[in-house]
Amino acid sequence: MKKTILIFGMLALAILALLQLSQYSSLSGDLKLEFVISGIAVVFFVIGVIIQKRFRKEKEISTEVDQHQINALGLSKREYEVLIEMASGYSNKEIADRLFVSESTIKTHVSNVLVKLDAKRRTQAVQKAKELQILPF
Amino acid sequence: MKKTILIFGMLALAILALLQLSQYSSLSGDLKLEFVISGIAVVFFVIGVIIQKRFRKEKEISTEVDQHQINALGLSKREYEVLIEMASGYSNKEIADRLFVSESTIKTHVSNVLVKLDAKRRTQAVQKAKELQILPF
DNA sequence: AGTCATTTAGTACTTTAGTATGAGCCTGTT
DNA sequence: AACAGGCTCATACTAAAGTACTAAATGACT
Repeated sequence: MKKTILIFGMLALAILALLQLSQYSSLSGDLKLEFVISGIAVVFFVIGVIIQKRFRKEKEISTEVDQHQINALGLSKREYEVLIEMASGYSNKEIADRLFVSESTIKTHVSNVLVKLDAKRRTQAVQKAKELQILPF
Repeated sequence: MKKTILIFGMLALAILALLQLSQYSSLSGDLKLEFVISGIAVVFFVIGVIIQKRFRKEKEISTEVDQHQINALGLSKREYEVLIEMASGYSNKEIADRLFVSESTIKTHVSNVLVKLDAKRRTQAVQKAKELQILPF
């Protein structure tokens, strides 16, 4: 969240600069006043857009994979890999071929995943995994 | 998208009003200038936020369920209901109980769904359904 | 060196899932 | 009335999926 602090700092500077500018313009002719106001409007419009984007990104980050949660569940690297393949809709045999191991091995991994995710079926495991945000989209 | 047009119309009015206000303030004393500028800054900041939110919502709409696609696949109401239950991780028996029909019926629906989604397993059907955006999250 | 977790693999078994087919019942359409 | 589409249910079968063990090889950690 260091970026957020930096951006708010920049905003503070921008606001101060604008206030200075407004005082300078009041000293000079009134002809430039509309330009100054327009500039301020544009700048603050852009600031509004940027801040809203920032909020949006922070929300989207929470939709990404949560490595912390994977560890909390006690899922091993291999078990997690199998979980991803499960979520993609592959059968045990297909996963076995894709990961270059036997189907027996995949069955063992799947069983372990089901226990650790407290699921009775692979479909339920996938659903729970997505709720726990340990799987993308 | 009528709302978008309305909002842009409101914005145009707001901008005009501000320009009038700036001209009025230039006639009156310079003491109020900072307040006017601050007001303009706030207003345009809010406008920026609102417009960004609007863009954001339009993008999120595309993440919602696509009824059009469901019809294109030829999925019936009941088949779609079964697909949703599948995606939730329920077994055929559980779906049967939840929808108050027999397991045989669910098997028939599931088979039809698999054919229409061109999937070999229910997990693959769920995955494809999500890619086609006919299922939420 | 010994312990622990992980990964691999197997056998034997039970349970779901999925296919194929036929059939009865409604409902809206022609 | 006849027909098509959708929903229901059943039987009989094959194919996956999942359970419950056992067990060996590996690597990390103490």
